[in-house]
Amino acid sequence: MAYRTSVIDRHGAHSWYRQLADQLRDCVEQGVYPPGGELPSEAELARQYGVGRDVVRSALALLRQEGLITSVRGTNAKVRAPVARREVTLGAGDELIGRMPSEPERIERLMEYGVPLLAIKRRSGAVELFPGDRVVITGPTP
Amino acid sequence: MAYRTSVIDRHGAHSWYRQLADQLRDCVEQGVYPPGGELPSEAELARQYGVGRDVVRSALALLRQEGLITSVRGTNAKVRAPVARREVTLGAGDELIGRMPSEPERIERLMEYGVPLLAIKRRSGAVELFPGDRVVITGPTP
DNA sequence: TACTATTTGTTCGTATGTATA
DNA sequence: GTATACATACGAACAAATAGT
Repeated sequence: MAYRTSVIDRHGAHSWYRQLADQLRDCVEQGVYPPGGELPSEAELARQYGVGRDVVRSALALLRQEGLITSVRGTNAKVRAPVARREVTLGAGDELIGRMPSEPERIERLMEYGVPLLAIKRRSGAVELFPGDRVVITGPTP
Repeated sequence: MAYRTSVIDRHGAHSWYRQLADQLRDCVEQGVYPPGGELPSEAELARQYGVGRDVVRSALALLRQEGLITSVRGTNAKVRAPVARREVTLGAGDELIGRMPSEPERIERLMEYGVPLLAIKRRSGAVELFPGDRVVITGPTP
């Protein structure tokens, strides 16, 4: 594979790691790295784009936050494949807000990075929490 | 103020920055750092807990992801104060999912770090996007 | 099984840029 | 103008998990 000379604007208004994240996001969206597929290693990306490992790691961290990729120590980062979703109905008077889980919450629920938590407060007062990528909230069926 | 000798378990199963994040999260939740209030500087936290600045920065990054704090260059990190919310009603047949915004989306909508995006697909097909911390989604009023 | 190479995770040090006080 | 503080970027080293031999 031909070396990418460098698509990073060294004196642009944006930081290198954000530019790199944009590039990689485009690659994912355009199928260069398909769902479930691997990205190159951090060292390889650093070589390809002519940046340090910190820049690569910061870019990958951003994409992890966005829920676009996952990383496991010892393995290349992977593009997250779509997950199975279940339906949850929001009834009359129920309320919902979205927020990021705290680390203890995330770990307890086996949630991946970059997945928001949807908190539904039922009219009864009961609170239910759902990973935002595993459910589709629906209004009552007509 | 008395120096905290060190509450970090140097040989524990968890990384230092995660332990520190847990400590700081507790401080916020228990009002040591109240909403709108400032945290100590990175350097001060590094001194207090006897760790390097990267450990402090990683911990703060985690809390930023959770939407618990905000940082502005040149100022200490602050505990995020509750924001004004508006109500949005989810009608019959409408669908909602939550995800993190990509960086372009986040910037375009002037969203802070750590705030999920709620995407509502109306039965008509129209799609509306809301910052998760600015809206309360409600079911139809009974 | 055991060993090795690869890869990501964590931590520290250092330096520069830039915004705020 | 100076000092403080956060953002970004480089390099280095080691730890820990994985994959392949």
